[in-house]
Amino acid sequence: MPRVRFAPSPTGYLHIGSARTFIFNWLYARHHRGAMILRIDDTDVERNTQASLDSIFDGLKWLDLGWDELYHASQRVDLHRRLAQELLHRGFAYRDFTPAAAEAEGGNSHPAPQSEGAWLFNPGMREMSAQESDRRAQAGELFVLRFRVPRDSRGEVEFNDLVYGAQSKSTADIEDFALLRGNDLPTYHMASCADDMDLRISHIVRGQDHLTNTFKHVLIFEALNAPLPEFAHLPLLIAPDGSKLSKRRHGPAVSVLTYRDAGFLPHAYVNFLCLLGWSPKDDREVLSRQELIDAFSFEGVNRSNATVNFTEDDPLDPKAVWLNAEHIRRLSVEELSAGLLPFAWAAGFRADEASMLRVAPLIQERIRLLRDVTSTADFFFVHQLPPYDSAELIPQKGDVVMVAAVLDQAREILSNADFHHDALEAALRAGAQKLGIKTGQMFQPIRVAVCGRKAAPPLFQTLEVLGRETCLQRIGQAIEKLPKAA
RNA sequence: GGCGCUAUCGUCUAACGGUUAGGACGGAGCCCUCUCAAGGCUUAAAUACGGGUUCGAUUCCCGUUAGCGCUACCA
Repeated sequence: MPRVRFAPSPTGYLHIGSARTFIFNWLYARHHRGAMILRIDDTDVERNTQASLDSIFDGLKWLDLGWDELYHASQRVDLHRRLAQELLHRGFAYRDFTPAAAEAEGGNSHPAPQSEGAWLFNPGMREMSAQESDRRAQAGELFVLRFRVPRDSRGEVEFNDLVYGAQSKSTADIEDFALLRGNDLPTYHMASCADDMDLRISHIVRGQDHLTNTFKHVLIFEALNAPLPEFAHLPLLIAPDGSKLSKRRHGPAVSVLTYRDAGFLPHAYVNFLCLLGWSPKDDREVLSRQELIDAFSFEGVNRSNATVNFTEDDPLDPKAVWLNAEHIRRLSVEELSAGLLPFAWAAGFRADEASMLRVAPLIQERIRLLRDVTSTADFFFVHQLPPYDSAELIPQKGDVVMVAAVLDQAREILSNADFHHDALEAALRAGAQKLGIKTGQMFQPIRVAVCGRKAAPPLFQTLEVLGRETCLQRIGQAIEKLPKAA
């Protein structure tokens, strides 16, 4: 039974790429009836923030996928140190007493290219005798523990990636990376490998940015005689300009919570993320959670980066919005209504379950985001219609006189009609005929009078839901608004 | 700079040597229609470039170019 993990570091909000990594892990676990492990990789004490941790949990909870086990790397430091010591004692690591490099001046994050292979390691440290190393450590001198990459005894480090295939890299191109820092805390490489071993992770599924790190991890696993897990690296998600997604440059488009707050259905969002870098290969696009679980495999994962298609004006990918609309249409009225209510309340609408249950079917195929309820169904919930231009009341090839006649006629009909769809339709169509005008000319003034705009759900259902009293009141107001015919 | 990964319509992708290079989003147009949607139909739009291998390359190999990643006592 596979055991997979998602291991975010709480140094930023949960972003869209992380969410997708979580989802692919989860899908793999559920497909194979394995375990999904959430591990907070909070080994960088300096940069962890509570806000970030909250954002990660908020986002994951919203995705509504769940996990089976939860760990915090920061609470497992003893394990990390123990395995680091084991590497030291068995000669796979050595102490490097070189003082921490001062931060590069001018904020240049990439150090100037070094000559020869000097960047690989510091010979004086790597070759230091155990006696001297122990003595200096005893004396309290600070050091970082580095992995001693076996450049003499082996040429290539190899592993198979479930997505990218056979991978290999020369040990001559791998530097002696750090395991323990000067403050005795583990680095990511040490902590991550130690935890993956200890938690018996069978498949490491993560972003492609870790592909080259994996060679280092293979070295650690082998040195510790731990069975090597399977690896599957995922193509990265990038911005439309081809750059890496970043909060600073791309703003809300990269945050999962943006989609939640816009009124995405969690499973629609999950569906969308799955389609970024993965395909069921049979042209299906709208997939339920179970269909995703059934269809998922690493065979379907792509190798090239995928662009999240947002713009400065609109942080939401159009295809994501379309998918959300598709999923909204597949909801039962009860489900849709329950999803809509919080957005209606947030907008200040006096909506309750009963009223929303009647409105939901009218807007179900007219909204793409749950928040659209505020712009498409407002007139069902407000007492007073917001002001509208009375010119809107005038239909094609019509004039104020016609509108006045229509509204008078409508008022009379609605005063007496049975307030149900079929009866309303029959009565209003008859009214149009009586006035000798087209149905469109009859319906538009009424629609605008009761809805406050031309674009609205079908008229007869709308009238029915609104009820006689409200309809008559609004038609009365429209008549008041009407400019007096010259 | 070194090393690694990648390259099909604007975007997401299918085609694991032989297709008129398929689907979807978005765009355009038409139909349906009480408006708006939804739905139906039509349409524009792609194999980065150059060499090989092969009877035949989107597909395999090499090179070029471009993009991304790693190159931290970040993860």
